[in-house]
Amino acid sequence: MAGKWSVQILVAAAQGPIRFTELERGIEGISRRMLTLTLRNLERDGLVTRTVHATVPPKVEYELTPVALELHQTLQRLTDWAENNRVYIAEARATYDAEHQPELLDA
Amino acid sequence: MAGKWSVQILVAAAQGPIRFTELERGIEGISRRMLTLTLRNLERDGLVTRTVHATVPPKVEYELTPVALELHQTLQRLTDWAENNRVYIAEARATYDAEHQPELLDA
DNA sequence: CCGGATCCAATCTGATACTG
DNA sequence: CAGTATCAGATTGGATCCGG
Repeated sequence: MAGKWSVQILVAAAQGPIRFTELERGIEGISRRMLTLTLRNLERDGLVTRTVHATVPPKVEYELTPVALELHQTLQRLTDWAENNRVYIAEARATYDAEHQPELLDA
Repeated sequence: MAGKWSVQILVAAAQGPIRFTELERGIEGISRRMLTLTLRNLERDGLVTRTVHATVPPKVEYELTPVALELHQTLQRLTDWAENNRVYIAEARATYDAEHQPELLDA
């Protein structure tokens, strides 16, 4: 599971330790289930550490490991590329779709 | 569809125009169907061009666009990161699994 | 507050067989 | 050579309910 949410978690946690609920609020559209699952996978791969504070109410913080911080940096370039070429790709898609679906007009 | 095969196609086509069958042979485990589908998506997004040569037998060449070549370069860094940290991740996984599944020994 | 468990729908993929 | 069509199976994701 490379996971469609992993990248966003890496970005959200890049600035330092962050709580479960903060992640949930910070990542648009993620469900609790997917947040938990993705965090577990990242933890399993040694990319995040999970720290449970025995307080009331409970408090769990996630923090990126050094390896994950490196990954975050290289991902940043990908994000930049995506941002720089968003319009180009959107236009390419529109053109392609216009040329390959005109049959629908026959109806 | 970011597509699990897209990256490998980008790598295989990075050196210049390449034919359908060459791609099929060069990418381990890909089916004809997935190769076709992934190429169509890349073409739709303006990342590859498709050139049909009207010869016998047919010859179709795929070539990366400039935008895709940029993408290939940034992906290269990701690949490097993955290679550098493969062992670290494998060990983290083994450790994690050992600590979270010992209940199975009760049987 | 944090997260596990279950159910269910959508999506993705491979195998196979058939064409210009 | 370079695809397309169809079908079945695996993955993935959201909704929901329950527990420490």
